[in-house]
Amino acid sequence: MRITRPRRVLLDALLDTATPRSAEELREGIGEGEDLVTVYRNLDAFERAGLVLRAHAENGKALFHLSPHHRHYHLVICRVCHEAKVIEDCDGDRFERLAREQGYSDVTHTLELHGVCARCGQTDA
Amino acid sequence: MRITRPRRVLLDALLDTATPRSAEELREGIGEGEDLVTVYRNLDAFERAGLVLRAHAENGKALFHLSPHHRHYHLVICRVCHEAKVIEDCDGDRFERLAREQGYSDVTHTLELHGVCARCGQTDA
DNA sequence: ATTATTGCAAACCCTTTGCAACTTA
DNA sequence: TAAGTTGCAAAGGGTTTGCAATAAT
Repeated sequence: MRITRPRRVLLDALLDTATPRSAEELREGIGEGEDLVTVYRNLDAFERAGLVLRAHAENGKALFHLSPHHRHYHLVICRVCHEAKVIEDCDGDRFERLAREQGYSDVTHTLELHGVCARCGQTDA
Repeated sequence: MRITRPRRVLLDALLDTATPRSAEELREGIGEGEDLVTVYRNLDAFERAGLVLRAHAENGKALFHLSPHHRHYHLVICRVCHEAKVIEDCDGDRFERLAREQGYSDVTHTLELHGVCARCGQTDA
């Protein structure tokens, strides 16, 4: 995988934010000059390389963030603004075991918590 | 909420399948004559009424299924065919509590397990 | 009769693809 | 120089919206 400027700045954007971001948000973080298509393609490449994980907000948009050490992660996603935060602390692979017992292979899990974040709770609810 | 034929057959389709389905799949289960737009609108209506829950496959498509008694549920979604199954058995609301501690309100959780189902594992991997 | 709901067409948005120009190694 | 990458334009696929016709209350 070649190291190019678009990839460097995308990686910077991913490192800059602690929370999962949409492709659009990442491009904005980079500077408006960047091509969204390239962002998508490089996010794909990063995902294939195991560098980046992808999740989905309730509105269907994809959210990207750097892969943690493990293969699973947990998100809290706000119903209103669709901002996502990573939650640490997982009780293990009980569910993955369950899925394997049902015949699934190569199992990972994503726990997504949905709620209204503090900021949106004030203005909206 | 009025009881109409499109709603009755949609509800039948939802009752017919134990596993979450896309809008398209639900329409197929109903019979080709049905309008996909109406299916979407009624799934929205059902969701607002608390009758239906929506999840997302890794490909971004929305999956719909009748709401279980509780407000949370767990899915195993196949990476290859994107079929989803509901997994019973939840260890409680530990994560929801965590999210609340971080300032989120109205919190629910969705645990999505991703893997390759038995059927796809044979042909694909 | 009134109001929600339908169905069709067209718009929308996010994401992907094609291809020639361009960099990186 | 050869291969991967970019950027633009355009297509794609799922979902939503507008509006007149229709069916439920």
